This record gives sequence, C-alpha cells and structure tokens, in this order.
Amino acid sequence: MLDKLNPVQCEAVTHGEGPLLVLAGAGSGKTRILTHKIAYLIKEQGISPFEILAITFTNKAAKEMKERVANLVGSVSRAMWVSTFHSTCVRILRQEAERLGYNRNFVIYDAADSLRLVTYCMRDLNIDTKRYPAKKVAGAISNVKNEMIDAEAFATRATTYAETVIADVYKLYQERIYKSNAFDFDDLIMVTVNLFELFPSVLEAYQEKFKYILVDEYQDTNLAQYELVKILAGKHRNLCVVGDDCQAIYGFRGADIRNILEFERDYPDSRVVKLEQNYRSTKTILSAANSVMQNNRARKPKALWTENEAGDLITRYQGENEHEEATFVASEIEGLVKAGRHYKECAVFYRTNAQSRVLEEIFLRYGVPYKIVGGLKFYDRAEIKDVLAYLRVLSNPQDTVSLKRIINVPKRSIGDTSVAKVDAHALKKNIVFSEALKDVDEIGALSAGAKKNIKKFLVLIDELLALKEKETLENLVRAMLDMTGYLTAYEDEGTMEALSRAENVKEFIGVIKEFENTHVESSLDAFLEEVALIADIDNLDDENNAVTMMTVHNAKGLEFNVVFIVGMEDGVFPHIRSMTDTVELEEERRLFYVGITRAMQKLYLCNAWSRNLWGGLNYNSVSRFLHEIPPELTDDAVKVDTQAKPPSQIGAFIIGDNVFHQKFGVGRVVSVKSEEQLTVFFEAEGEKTLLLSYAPLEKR
DNA sequence: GCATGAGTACTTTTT
DNA sequence: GTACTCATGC
Repeated sequence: MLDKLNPVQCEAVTHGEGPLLVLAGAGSGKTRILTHKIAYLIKEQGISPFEILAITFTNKAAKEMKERVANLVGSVSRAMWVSTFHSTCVRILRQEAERLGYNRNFVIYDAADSLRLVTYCMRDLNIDTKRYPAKKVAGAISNVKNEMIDAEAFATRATTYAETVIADVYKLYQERIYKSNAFDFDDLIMVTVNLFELFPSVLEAYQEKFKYILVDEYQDTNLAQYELVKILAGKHRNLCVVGDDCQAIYGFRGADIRNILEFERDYPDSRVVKLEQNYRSTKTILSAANSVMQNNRARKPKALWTENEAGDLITRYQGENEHEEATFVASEIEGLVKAGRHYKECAVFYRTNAQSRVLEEIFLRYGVPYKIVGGLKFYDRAEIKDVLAYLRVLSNPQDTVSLKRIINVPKRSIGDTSVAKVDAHALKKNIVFSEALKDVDEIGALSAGAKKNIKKFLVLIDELLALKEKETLENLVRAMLDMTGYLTAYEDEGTMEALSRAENVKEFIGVIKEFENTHVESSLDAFLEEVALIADIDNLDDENNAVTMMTVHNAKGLEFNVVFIVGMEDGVFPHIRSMTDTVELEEERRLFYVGITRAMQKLYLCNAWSRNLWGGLNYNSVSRFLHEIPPELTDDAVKVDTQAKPPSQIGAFIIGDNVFHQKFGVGRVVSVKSEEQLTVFFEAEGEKTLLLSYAPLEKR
C-alpha cells in the first residue's frame, strides 16, 4: 500500500498516535494521503472503521473518499463516518437533540428560510428594514453563531445601537427557530458543541467512539468547527488535519485561516509534514502560481515544485468586451476539440455567478456543450421549495416558516392579513403558528370566509398526514400535488414559465423516485435531510462530455486539463469589494491561486477591454494579479476574427429569433444545438427539435 | 384578497 | 438587467 507514495507522503500516512498537521500544497496528493492513511489505520493498525471520523468539505468529496478507501480495504469501510461538518452534526443531533428539547425529526433551514424568519422577527419587533436590511442582520447573526456566541452573550457585549438591534433580533430568532423545531446551518455546528459542553457523558461516548479524527480542507474551518474538532479529539488526540493556507478562500463566511497557521501552538506535540511536490500541473503553470503567491504576506513558507514537463505557455487574451471574450473561449475550445481533446477536459472559471450568462449565451450559439455548477440551484427554485415546504410541514408540523410559505400556495384565499391575525393570536397565547391555526374559531378578528378557508386547509394537511403514514414518498407527493391542485394551477396558467415550473416539479418526483430506489432508509426525514445539505457541486459528474463552468470558489478541489479564467480585471477579479483591504485582497489572491492550480496542462487568462456591469459600460484595467505573473510565462493569443460568424449563424438563426414554420406556425428559437439542429418553442405544439435541412423555417 | 405595473435597489464567494 | 417592494385598482 505504501509503495506508491513518496517518502513525505509515507511519513504522513504512517504517523502513529497524536496530532498531525499535513500542509498539502495544491496537487500534492492530499486526497491520496487521507485515503491511504485511513486504509493504513484499518489494515495495519487494526483500527475498526467504526472508530474513524473523517470530515470533508463537500458531500462529493466524502463520497469519493469512501469509494477510494473501499478500493483499498474493501466494504468494511462502510461503517466509517465520512461526511461534511454539517452532515456529521445532523447525524449526532438526530440521536441526541431530544436532550436539548428538540424533536428528533427537526428540519434544517437553509439561508433563504432563515432570512424569512429574520424578516418575520424584525417585523414583529417593529424594526425598520430600510435602516437595518434583513439580509445584513441575518448575515450578522450567522457570523456571530460561527464565533460560538449565543444570543444572551451577544446581548451583553453589544455596545452600538445597531448591535443591540441585532441582539434583539437574534434572541427572538433563536426562540422561534427553536419552537419551529428547526436548525439553521450555523446552529448545526454550534448546538452540537453546546450539547457536548452540557452533557459530558454524551461527549465522552463520542470521544471514545472516534479514536481517530481526520479533517480535510482545514484552512477553511471556522471557529465553531474548530471547537467541534477540538472537543471531539480532546481525549485521544489522534487528530490529523490536512490543509493548505494558500487555498483559504472562505474567510467571508467565518473561516479562520489561523486555525491552520496556529495548529502547532494549539497542539505543541504535533508533527508537521509538508507536501511540496506537485503531481498535477506543468512547470509553467506551477511557476505562475508560485509567483502570484509570493505577493501574499500571511502564509507558511512553502515552495511547490514538480517533475512534470514545462508544457505550453499560459495563453493571455484580451477581448473588446465580454462577448468577444466568451467568443474566444468558445472558439478556442472548438479548436482544442478538433485537435483531439474532449469538451469535458475543459473548464471555465469566473469570479461571480453573474458572469456566466454571457458565456452561456455564446456557448449555446456556438453549440458548445456545457454544464454549469452553482447559480440558481434546482432546489432553490420557487416551485421546488414550495413542494419541499409541504413535505417539511408534514414531517414537522411546527415548522412555521414552511407553513407560512404554503398556506396560500396555490392560492386559497388566505392572504397576508389573515396570516397576520393568526400570528397576533399566536403571539398573545405564546403558542406556535400551527397551534394558533387550530384555534381559528377563537380568533374574532378573522372574517367568516377566512375561517372557512383555514379550516379547509387544516383538513387538507390532516389528510396528508394520514397518507404519510401508509404511502410511499412518491405517492405522498403525487397525492399532495393532486389534492392541492398545485400542478394544475401552473398548467392552467399556461405561460412558458409556468409550464417549465410544472416540468421541474415533475422532475422532482423523479428525484424522489430515485431516492427511494437507492436508499435503504427512504423515510421522509431522511430525504429532507439529504436535500437540505446538498450542494450543487455534489452533483457534478464527468459522465457527459461537456465543458464545466463555475465560480472559482466552486472549483476548489477539482482539476482539469484545460482551464480558462475569464474576467481578469481589477474590480471583477479581484472583486471591487475586496480591493481596498489587504486581508481581503490576499484572500482574492489565494482564490486566483486556487484557480490557476486547477489546470493540469493548459491555462488561459482572459479579460475584456470593456464590460457591461450593473447596467452600465465599464472600462476596467487589467487585473493587478496578471502583472504578478512573469511575462516570459505567457503568450498572447492571436486575436480572434471578430467578423467571423459563429457556425450556427450560418443558417441565420440565433437564440430568441422569432420564426415561422409552415406547419407549426409562429415560434421562437430556444436553443441552437449545431449548424443543423435547433429547438423552437411553438405556442400550440410546445418545444420542437428541428433539422434545418428538413424544416422549412423562415425568420420573422 | 389579488393582479398589475411602476419604481427601486442591488448586485461576492456558500456549507 | 433583474428581483423585489409597494401602491393602485378591481
């Protein structure tokens, strides 16, 4: 097992008891260390998989790690806990949260849910959301939670008026989320630590269970996560953390790079192993990455080197505007594919999700297949959140945020005023919203019609609750859609948008089916949990042959043969909001470093002379980061012929064109698949895929 | 209670 | 360029 490791990797893998810090530079075989270390523990040290806890950054990484360990030691590895911080805590809380007064079928609030709850709280506290935007307050509460400060502690330390406002909201928010039997993302970690502090016997049981703890991407842990690891490893102290301070990019959400820089201080008896040989990139790419990183002051001394060949120079390209930039990327990829590469070897990274739109447009027009990671997630779509809200209410009737979301969806004439009246009643009697609803007859303020509608809604929920007990998940959802008329409401609306929403809901049923087929324990709770903690990146596969587009943040941990980084302009990358503060600028630089080091063979760095931003035209100067790369490492691209028509325009059709078809009538071009093939939406017929050589299409 | 349209504000990264 | 809020009229 150790044969394939270099001496330093070997040292990390065979390190025995006690704390170990592995400083793993980009592409230095970090995952290999972790998987081999786990395998070594099981095979050579006789440690039971039950006694190992491995924490990764994403579910995708967890899944991959499990598979790779299974390849080394076989299926015994299934008993290991390999998951993200959040999933780990949910698993513990499902077991133990009753001690804290939570019900074990608690739900998990995502950022949007908790923002809604903050908004409700602020409204009830009569706080002006103009002066104190709910989003800012929610963000502040999140930050405070990441620092393990609870509502009371925050209230006592609040000094400015704004802080007391936030403290008030925080207190009410926490009361309500508790009454809703829900946790937000930050609670999951903080409450788990609280649990361990409050119940030493519980802590001891988990400390005893997890004799070996491994943490990946340690540079991106926040204080709460740090505390969690520290307390869990407190007894056996067999803690192995792996990370790279140069890749710390989540400071904005509370990650504290000091966790890695000061590991040796926290654990004076720790061993430190540095992995500096890179197996991923060419010498040229690595050299550029090193040069950029030289400009950061806060970092551990480390010099990445590689035995790989020098490879191609880095290609620099400047376009007139973002369209030309995107066109260059698309045509360059086409060229690479013609030369024998595959689409899936290529990735395009950008700083912000908003930049993806132009790329998408151009890629569609050129017929370059692509997939996008991030942006609006499937589970974030309004219609999916609606369906999920129904399921969450059925799982946990106390869930106020979800209940309020669905009480009038589809429209059943229970509007804001009625909800406010029920709310007032709940407040007066100090009961949760769902209980207050049942008191409908006692609420004098409600109109007779409102009372009737609410009762009808309660009957509906009761019927669904009864079905939940005996039906499969899929049938439950189908019954729900049927009884509420949710799908029919969209179908009746008939607009293209409504139909696509209906389509998404149907796709969601497919997701549920899939879940029931692949999971032994396919309960409603289990499903909701998986959905709550899923990240877009988790669904990235390399099965279909398409270019991957994503933000640089999402690219962490991945690698591609060919990488394009677009928008290399001051104000875009580095982002305008991070340009004045040195600490933030250094984080931007690390982000750029992450982007560069994803590339194995070819790297393209692109910018646009002018760019449309926030509705206006901007002329940004070339990114300061580009000046940090020695000129001899780069080569300017031959400027693309801007007059050249993209192939799909030879047939003269582009997205959005209104067209006329002799049989189907007037339609609109939805997508252009190739020179030959395009899809058109017709009022009467829906979407049709047409071959130009056969379909008589005219431009309107 | 609800649909509609005007107006406005907001644009970072996310488990 | 859009996503959300708010006022208006039915």
